[in-house]
Amino acid sequence: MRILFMGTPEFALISLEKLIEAGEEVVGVITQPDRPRGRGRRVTASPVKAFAQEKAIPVYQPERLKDGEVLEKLAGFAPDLIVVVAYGKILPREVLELPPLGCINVHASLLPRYRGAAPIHWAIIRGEGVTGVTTMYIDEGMDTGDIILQEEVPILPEDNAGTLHDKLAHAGARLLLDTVARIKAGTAPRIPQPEEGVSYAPPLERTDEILDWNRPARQLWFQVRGLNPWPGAMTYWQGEILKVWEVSPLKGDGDAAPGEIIAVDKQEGILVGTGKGLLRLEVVQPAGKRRMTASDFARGYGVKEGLFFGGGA
RNA sequence: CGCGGGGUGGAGCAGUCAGGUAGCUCGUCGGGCUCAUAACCCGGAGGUCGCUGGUUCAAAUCCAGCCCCCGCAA
Repeated sequence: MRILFMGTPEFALISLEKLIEAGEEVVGVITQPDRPRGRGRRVTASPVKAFAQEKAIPVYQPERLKDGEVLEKLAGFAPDLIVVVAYGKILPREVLELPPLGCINVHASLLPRYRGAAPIHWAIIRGEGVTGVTTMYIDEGMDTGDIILQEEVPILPEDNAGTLHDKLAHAGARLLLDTVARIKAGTAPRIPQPEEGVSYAPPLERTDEILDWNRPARQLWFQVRGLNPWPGAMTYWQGEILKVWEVSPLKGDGDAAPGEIIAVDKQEGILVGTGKGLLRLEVVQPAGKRRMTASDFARGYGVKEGLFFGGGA
């Protein structure tokens, strides 16, 4: 069965690797064009592209899909099935209709929950105890296609966006193999998504990263974990950005003002008041500096009881 | 050439603008206080001030080049 793979970041790479390992016939890889990225703006190839080139699989990086020439090129791969994993573009109808067996997608949530670009981050930020991966037939909506298979993955208290990303990437790859096998065998389920329980996971914005000290400590904890290791939660300290990497929520006496520093412990970290309970900062990072323990930060930056975090730049 | 911050005893920082005894908060070692202590008091050890070269009587500090780390942005 000729498979055309479309994907871009690390999450997609895991699935591609598994397909190759399983001996599936991946006839081509479509990925986002190389773009200047990172510090220094060097033009960088996506993880998927790098791997495909290593395996001598033809790579194609169209700027837009809805283009006659591009469609011809895609048709030239003569795919029986298109597999899309975190590709980063919406597939137009013309592409969806191309492969006889359809286009399938691996999505990092239990659809119909967390449709959209950042399901891993949002599942943690919202404090979910369980999430998962879904394979589905792609339709023209955003993550609205018929479900093929799903697998749950618990979100543990020690999980963050990084660890969960890795778990879901591997779970997704396994589910994809299973899905491909069933499609090949003609036994793949096709279950329309329920209309109830729909929620969305929009792309993260700058404002999603800022800690609002009026919120309960527990939710700030969710937020910090959901944004670690990327893009990172932040607050402000004396007008400068302070990234917040690791925190713990604590039950607290109620008379602490949101953002107020209640105590600085040279072992444990910095205790900060919130809308409900206390948040203990454990690992932080001032702009331009390496990550450090909150205690080290307090030592060098004059953090004292009674002063405040937040307030903006 | 995308914008910007930084490399100072083991850790986090100040000192650099106006060159001239390297400081602070901790840690560490020894001693003391205490029923006891991660608390407190006293004392000590520990630094090629990222690297190279230049200017100068004198460079952490001024100049040039290089290496490394990081924030924004992607």
